[in-house]
Amino acid sequence: MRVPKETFSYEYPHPAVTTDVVVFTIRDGRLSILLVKRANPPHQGEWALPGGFLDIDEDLDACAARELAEETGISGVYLEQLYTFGATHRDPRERVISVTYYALVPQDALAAPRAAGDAADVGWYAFEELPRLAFDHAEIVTMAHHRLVAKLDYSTIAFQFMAETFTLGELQCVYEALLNQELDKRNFRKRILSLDLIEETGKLRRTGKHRPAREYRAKHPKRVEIIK
Amino acid sequence: MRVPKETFSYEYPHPAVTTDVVVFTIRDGRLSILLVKRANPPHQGEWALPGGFLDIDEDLDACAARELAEETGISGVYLEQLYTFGATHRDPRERVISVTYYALVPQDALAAPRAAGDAADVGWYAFEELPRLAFDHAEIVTMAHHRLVAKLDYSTIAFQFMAETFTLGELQCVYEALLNQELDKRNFRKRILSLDLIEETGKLRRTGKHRPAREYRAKHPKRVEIIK
DNA sequence: TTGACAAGGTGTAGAAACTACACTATCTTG
DNA sequence: CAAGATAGTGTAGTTTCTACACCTTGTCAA
Repeated sequence: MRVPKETFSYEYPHPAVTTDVVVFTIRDGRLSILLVKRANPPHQGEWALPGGFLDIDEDLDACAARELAEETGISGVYLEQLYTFGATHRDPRERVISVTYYALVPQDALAAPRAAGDAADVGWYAFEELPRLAFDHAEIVTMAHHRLVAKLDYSTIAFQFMAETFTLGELQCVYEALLNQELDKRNFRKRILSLDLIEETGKLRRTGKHRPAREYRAKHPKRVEIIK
Repeated sequence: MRVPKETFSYEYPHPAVTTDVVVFTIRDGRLSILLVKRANPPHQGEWALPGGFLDIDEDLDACAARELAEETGISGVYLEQLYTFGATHRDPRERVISVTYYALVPQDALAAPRAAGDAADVGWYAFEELPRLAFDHAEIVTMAHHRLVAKLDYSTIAFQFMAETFTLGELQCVYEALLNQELDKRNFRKRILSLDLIEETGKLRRTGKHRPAREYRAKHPKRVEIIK
């Protein structure tokens, strides 16, 4: 089916605007990123960040959320604008400005993402083992990682990786995966509890052949607060 | 002189992209912002941030620097991307995505900015006494201020407000203007000197009817480092 | 049933960083 | 040469950070 192409004309040249999203999660104790395999040119068949063109009557945040849902099935997660990339030849088709975001998915959420839309395939990759990425997406991932690690220090962003309830051991594993270093258990627990951000559910979480752990929940699970 | 209008056509609608810049300085001990009076509609005659449309073959950073120079005559200053604003009706003309920046001008630089280009007038306004601003520029200013204050804490950004040489008293005034609170002189000097970021020039700075102050310079004046 | 294993849970002492605080020094001006 | 103004300096108390080891409570297999 071929219809005559409608066109949109402007007195001055306009760039295209896209959003791209760096989706982080913790899988098996390792920081991981969601990539999609591009179904169409350019860079067809290469791995890239989920993302796509802004609709003309759509807010930027909504575009990022929509593209993420369309290409991977993920929705309802923490999403924050990262940086805007606009080097003149970052896309071979036309001038493209990419407003980038990062998203945080709870640890081991049953995130079996499904490929759809512009994505031929979807997969989680450990941050340390990323494949070659299309466009300037490697640069975007690097910046997102810097931002995430920086925010660990002065905000409650780590809780966005946690399920509704969690144990202090799980929380410590998330910090360790993000910082890529081991932490002292006693000091970690002292610090977290002193922030007064989590409360016991009263239940115990039993996993594996060892003592069960106390279960906690965040007092304000959706809110990311600045601390200190 | 009127020539037939050339037009640029696309298969899908494209937004316009602009950059806008929040220019900070310290004037008379007060944090101040540079505003331009709009020469043309929309919001003609209202105060707004310097900025304008992205050229199609121009990097985002270059656009911000160019618009700043064209409208105010300021160049060679620290410039950092802030955030991208793209609410659907933030500009009445068409869909406009604004990639915003903030700039820091050295304290009392002979910045008698000159209006030109799209600006009918230019003026410094104390941050506490801003006039009503066009578009969503008040929101942009608020975010820039938050970012600036946050960065004071964990970076060497304050030195961007200093002239090539300065005294510890002047530096303390800058911190006090930004934080909007007085600081203890002895603790301030101890902290700054322990960072090992400045060195004495060996000269004395004599101003007013009192003991002259030692003159310092930043070891890396152009670099903004993350500390702690 | 009991012993091996695995993670959960807890306190303290020393070091480092932060805070509050007051007086003398050196220049200019009248 | 006295008055006024900012420059320049140290210490003690408090708080925060860091390093560090052992007992608890469950599962599982012999």
